Amino acid sequence: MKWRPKLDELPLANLRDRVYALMSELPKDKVTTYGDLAAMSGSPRAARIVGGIAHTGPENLPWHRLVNAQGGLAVGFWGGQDAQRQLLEQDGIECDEQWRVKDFGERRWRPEWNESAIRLL
DNA sequence: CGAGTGACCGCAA
DNA sequence: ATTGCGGCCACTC
Repeated sequence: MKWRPKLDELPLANLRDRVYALMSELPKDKVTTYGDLAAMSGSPRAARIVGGIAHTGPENLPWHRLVNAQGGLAVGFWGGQDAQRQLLEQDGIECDEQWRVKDFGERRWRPEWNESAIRLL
């Protein structure tokens, strides 16, 4: 079994609403990954969906603090990585020359680090 | 209602 | 270590 089945015991609401709620709870000095958001939302393999949802979602959410599993900035949107890097710097988050968030391990936001996020689930 | 899409992740070579 | 490719899941058209 390569891909584990989804946890259908979880009270799954609209993944979209969960992602938005989680993003609104995301501290501005932290970043998170698509995969983590998907896992927090109860669908560990829905990382791509999170991206699509964020793309079509409201613009007041901090999309720039979403990065891939390697801590790297996504490519090909908002006018490019430069724009995202500047947005991150506005929040006090720096990136290296490989377009990866510095101290990604420290800045990475996890559900068990934030009780309000767990309450959302 | 059905098919296509996506800002990705993980494993295999 | 790097590259390539298959696959998941909800949303949009």
